[in-house]
Amino acid sequence: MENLIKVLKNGSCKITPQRIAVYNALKDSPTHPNAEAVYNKLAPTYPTISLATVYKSLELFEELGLIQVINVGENSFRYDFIATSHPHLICTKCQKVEDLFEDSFSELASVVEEKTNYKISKQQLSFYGVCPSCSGA
Amino acid sequence: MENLIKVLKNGSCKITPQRIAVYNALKDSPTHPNAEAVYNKLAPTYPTISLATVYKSLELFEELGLIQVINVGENSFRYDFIATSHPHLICTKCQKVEDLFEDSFSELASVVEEKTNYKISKQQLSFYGVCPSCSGA
DNA sequence: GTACTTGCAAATATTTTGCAGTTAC
DNA sequence: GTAACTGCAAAATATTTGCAAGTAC
Repeated sequence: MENLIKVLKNGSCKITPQRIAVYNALKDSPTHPNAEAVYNKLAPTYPTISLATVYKSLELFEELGLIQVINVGENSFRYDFIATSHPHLICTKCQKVEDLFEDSFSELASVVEEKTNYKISKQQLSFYGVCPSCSGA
Repeated sequence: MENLIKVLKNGSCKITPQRIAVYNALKDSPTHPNAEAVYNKLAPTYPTISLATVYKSLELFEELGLIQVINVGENSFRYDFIATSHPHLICTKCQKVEDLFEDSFSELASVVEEKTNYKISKQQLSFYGVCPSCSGA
């Protein structure tokens, strides 16, 4: 059974075509779209879907732990399909947002906990710079 | 000579009471206020100052490298007086945003550069959790 | 005096909300 | 059948912009 279906059932949430569509749109988008981009991607296939529904679905998915909301300093939020917390790379020229997989960063939270007595539940690491293709051009 | 004055002169920008006020408001706020909070703080003393001016001043200060814009996932930006990039701690209960000074994090950028071929110019690290006073209560 | 800056108001952008109608179960 | 969900429109919130009046130099 698909992960989304399982998690929705678990949370006593209805399985609707809209939610499946939003979920798949995110899954197929390596670009970490914002809500409007998701909406635009779906609009041709689902002419009656509304932006509000996209927002509501994304909010639900975050509560269920299916996706991660990231904010890289634009004035809109981006949504990331991968639920595990990982750093992001933002190109300051072409604005693309990439994932960064670097194991050594996962231990940062415990360093912070030790130092501050906070109970850390989530972290967001963003690195801003110029990507190889932009710096090459 | 005060730092603000020096930097403004350097950038051929006028030294105005409003800019000085915004700068000092930030300097005196360990809470990393957002634009509206800065405005509210100034309003009693400067009844005619406008929110637009606060925004314009903050934008200018960022361009001049005097302050840092941070975004911890709210839908407003916060502004940080300290220009050097450092991690932030956000309490998910009381919403306060603290600075974290931890030297070992400064080398992260070079790790990322090596791994990705990005030329990193800025980083934002945010750790979310429950602060000691909230978890104690 | 002039170029920069301010402050107002309007515009823009993003996200949230209320509610009537619809749908999954 | 009922509670949950959708879609529309309006509201709320945050930020930007245009421009006339004001101010630093």
